[in-house]
Amino acid sequence: MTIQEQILHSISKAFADTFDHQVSAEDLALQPTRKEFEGSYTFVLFPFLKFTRMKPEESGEKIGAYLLENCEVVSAFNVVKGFLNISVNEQSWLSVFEKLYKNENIGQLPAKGEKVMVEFSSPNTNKPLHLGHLRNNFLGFSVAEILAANGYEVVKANLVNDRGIHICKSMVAYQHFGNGETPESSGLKGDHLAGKYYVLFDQAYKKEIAALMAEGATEEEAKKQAPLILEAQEMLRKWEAGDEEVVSLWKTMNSWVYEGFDRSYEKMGVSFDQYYYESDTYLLGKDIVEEGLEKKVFFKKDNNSVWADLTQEGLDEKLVLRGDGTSVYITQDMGTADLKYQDFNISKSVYVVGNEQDYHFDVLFKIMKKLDRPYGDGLYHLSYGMVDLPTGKMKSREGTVVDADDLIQEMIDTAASHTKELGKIEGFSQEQADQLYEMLGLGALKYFLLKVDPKKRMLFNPQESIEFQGNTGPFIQYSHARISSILRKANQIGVDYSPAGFEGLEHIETAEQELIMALNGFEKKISQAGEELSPSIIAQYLFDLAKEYNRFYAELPIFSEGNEKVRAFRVALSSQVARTLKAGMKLLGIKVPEKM
RNA sequence: GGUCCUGUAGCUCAACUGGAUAGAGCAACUGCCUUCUAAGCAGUAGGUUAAAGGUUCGAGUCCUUUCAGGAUCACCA
Repeated sequence: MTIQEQILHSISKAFADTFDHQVSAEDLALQPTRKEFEGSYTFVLFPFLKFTRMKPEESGEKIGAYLLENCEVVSAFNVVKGFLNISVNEQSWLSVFEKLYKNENIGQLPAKGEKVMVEFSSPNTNKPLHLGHLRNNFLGFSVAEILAANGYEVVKANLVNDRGIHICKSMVAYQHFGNGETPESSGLKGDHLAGKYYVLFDQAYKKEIAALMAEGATEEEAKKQAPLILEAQEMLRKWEAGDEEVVSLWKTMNSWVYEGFDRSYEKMGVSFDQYYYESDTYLLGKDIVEEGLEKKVFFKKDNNSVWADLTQEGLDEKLVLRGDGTSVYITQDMGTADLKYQDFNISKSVYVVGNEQDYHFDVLFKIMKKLDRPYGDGLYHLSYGMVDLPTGKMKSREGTVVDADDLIQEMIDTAASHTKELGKIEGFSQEQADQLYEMLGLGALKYFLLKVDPKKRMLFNPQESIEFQGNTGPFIQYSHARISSILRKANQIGVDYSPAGFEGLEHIETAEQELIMALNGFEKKISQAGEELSPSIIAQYLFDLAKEYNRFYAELPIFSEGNEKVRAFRVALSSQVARTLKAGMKLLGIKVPEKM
C-alpha cells in the first residue's frame, strides 16, 4: 500500500469510528499540500461536513487526532479552515525512496496484454516535411512511447499518401520542366526535389489561370480549364489504369522521396513498425459499404450514391460512395480501419492527425461503431492544433513553410554556437561534440513542441521561440548532466550509494523529502499521460522535477557533507532523479547527455 | 449560418479534473561562482482568468448568453 492509500484508509476508518459514517477509501482523495503550509498531503473537509455535523476546524482536529493515533505514517497535522494538512514521518519517506530506488524498471508499468496502434506522420509524397509534420511526428512517437510505458504493446504505423492528384501535379511539372534532373544530378534531397516541382506546377498553373481570365474566362472556369490541371487529371486516370510510363515515373519519383524521408526520420529519431501505402489501400472499403447497406447503417439515394445517416448522432448525412461507384476518402478509411485490426488484432487505435479533420474522424468513428466493429470503442483521434508562423499560416504550394530539415539543422547549429560560447566542450572529441549539439538542438525543438497541450494551436517564431534556458529541453538535459558528474565523482572516490550505504539514516531535509515526493509521482503521471494521450503532462513533470532537484543541489552539500550516510543518501537521491529524468525524456523521444 | 476547438501576467505555457492568497519560464530589475557544471539558485515586479449572468460552502475549471480567434460543414483529398 502506498502512503496515500494508507492515509486514506485511516481517514475512512476515522469517519466510521468517530462519525459513524461509512465511506470507502476509494472515494476519498488527497492533494499535495501547497508550499506555504506545513505538511505533505491535504485532505479537504468541506464535502464531508454534512456527515461530521461539526465546524470544519473541529472536524479536521478530530480526524487529524485519529490519524496521529492510528496511522503509522502520519507524524503531525494542522488544520487551516477546511483543510487538514497531514505530515508524513521521515522514515516513511525513506522507505518510499528505497522502494523506488530498488525498482529496475523505472517508468515501466505492468503489461496490460493489449495491443494499440498509433498512426502518425502520414506524409504526402509530393513535398518535403515541414514544421507542422514535426509536431505530428514528435507527438505520435512520444504517445507511442507513453503507451508502451503504460504496458501496452504498441505498433507505430505510417500511412503514406503516395497517390492522388497532388502527386500527379509534381509529376506533370517534372515532365515539363525536369530535364531529367535527379537527386544525384542536382544534389537535392529527393523529397525536396519533388517539392520543387510541386511549387513549379503551382506557379505555371497560376499563369495559365491568369491568361485564361485575361481572355474573359471566370476564375472558376479558368481553374478547371487550365491545360496543366487537365493534364494532371489525365495522369491520375492513367495511373489508375496502370499506364506503364506513368507508373514508372511515379515509382521513380516516390523512391526519391522515400529516400529523403528516411533521412529526415532518422535525424528526427522517429521510426515505424508498419508502413501502409494508400496506393494499396485506396480501393478498400467498398465491401464495407455493401455490409452497411445490408445492416441498414447506410442507405442509397436515387442516383445510386450511398450515404450514412448520422442525424441521430447529431451529425449530418455523409457520402460514403459516389454514384458512379468510386470511393471517397472515408470509404478507404473504413477499409483501412478493418485492415489494421486484421493485421494486428488491436484493441485501441490512435490517429495522430491535425484538428482540421475533427469532423472527418467523428464521422468515421461513429460509422465504425454503428457497424459493430469490436475495436469501435478503442478508436481515438489525437487531434492537435496547427503550428502558425508570425506571418500566418504555412502554405506548401506557396513555399511559405518552415522546412523540417532546415529547422532541425538550424537548431543544431544554434546549440553548437551556444555551447561553444559557454565554453563547455573541453575534452570533447569532435564526434562527441557533434553528438551533443544534435542532442541539444533536437531536445530543445522536441520539448518546445511537446510541452504544450496538443489540442492548442501554437505560434512558432523562428527567431524567438526556441530557448535553451528555463522551461526547455536543454534545462532538463543540463540537470541530468549535472547529476552524471556527481555520480562520476562518487564512483571515483568510492561512495557506496547502494541502499546499504544509507541504511539507518535518521533524518532527511525538507528539500529531500520534496524530491522523494516528486519522484514518487512519476508513475501516476505516466498513467495520466497515457489516458489523456498527452506528452505535455510528462514534459511539465520533468521540468518540475529538474527544478526541484536544482533547488536541492543549491541548498545542500553532497561531498563536503561529513556524515557518510547522509552523503550516500544524497548521491542515491541524485542518481534516482537522473534515472527518472532519463526515463521521462525517453518518453518524449529526447536523449540526455552525461556531460554538457 | 450550423457544429467543434481555443481565449489565464507584455510574451510562451501550468493549475493534480470543483478546493486555500491562480503558479512557472522568457523579457525587466536585485543578489549568489576560490567549494559537487551559473544552460543553475534565491528574490522584486507583473492578474477584474475575454465579458456578463447562473449553479454552491467554494468556480480559471460546470451551465447560459455575448465577444474575439481558428477549424470544419463538397459525388475534394
